Amino acid sequence: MKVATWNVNSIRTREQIVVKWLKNNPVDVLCLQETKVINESFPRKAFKELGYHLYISGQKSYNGVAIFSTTPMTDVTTGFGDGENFDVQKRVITGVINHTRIVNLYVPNGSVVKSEKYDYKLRWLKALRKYLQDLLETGSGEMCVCGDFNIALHDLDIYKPRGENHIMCSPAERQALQEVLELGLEDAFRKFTTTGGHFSWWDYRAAGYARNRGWRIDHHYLTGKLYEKAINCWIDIEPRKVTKPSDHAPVIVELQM
DNA sequence: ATGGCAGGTATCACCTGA
Repeated sequence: MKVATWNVNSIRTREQIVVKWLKNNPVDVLCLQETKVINESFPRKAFKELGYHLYISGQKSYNGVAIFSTTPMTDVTTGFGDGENFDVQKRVITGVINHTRIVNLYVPNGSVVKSEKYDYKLRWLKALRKYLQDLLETGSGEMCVCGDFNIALHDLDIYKPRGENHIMCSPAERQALQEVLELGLEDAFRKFTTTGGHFSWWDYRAAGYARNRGWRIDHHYLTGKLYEKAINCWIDIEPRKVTKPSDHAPVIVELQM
């Protein structure tokens, strides 16, 4: 089973790029972030014609997540179901396929360290930990938590190390994500690749991609038995090279089920 | 140290992203 994650930065703008990619790279599950469209306006047709079942949680202008799967998913829910109003922003969707729970996340960006949005990001990550803990306690199978985490956990994941006041690599962000992973989740990509220079996002500005000034911030985190079943994990940079690309590239994990 | 590029909404400028 192949599970891909891709922040597409508007599914309406990127529809044809995603269709072409799926035709050339058939995956069993595709998790999308930043769809930026309400459910009623989501471009469903072409993806259904490719045989995918669509599960969508969108909002106007910002955020928005979706899961495409070749076979129907069960137990599909959206949001944390929390009390602090996190679910106004559509950043979480989950469902079960092949006895595996897929959790698709769009972690808040955080804007600037110590800003209001940064505090929101840290609170959101605490809520995520509770949400995943509950899912792990009530569920019976393995879990793949993937998406755009907006965090590079190690300096190796950045084209060059940045200061601790830089968003996406500040100590508090890394610590908050580390506490989530302590639930028993492992980075699928690092099972196969231990070197630096592998990125999933490049800034549109200042020719980020052309100069390979990238960050690895899109991840698959797997529970133990599923991690053992991972036989490959890679970033496909081809769709980052086309005209009007997303600023993120898709990341794919292959699981021997 | 700074700013740069892109998408969406509703302009004809502003917010957000990372």
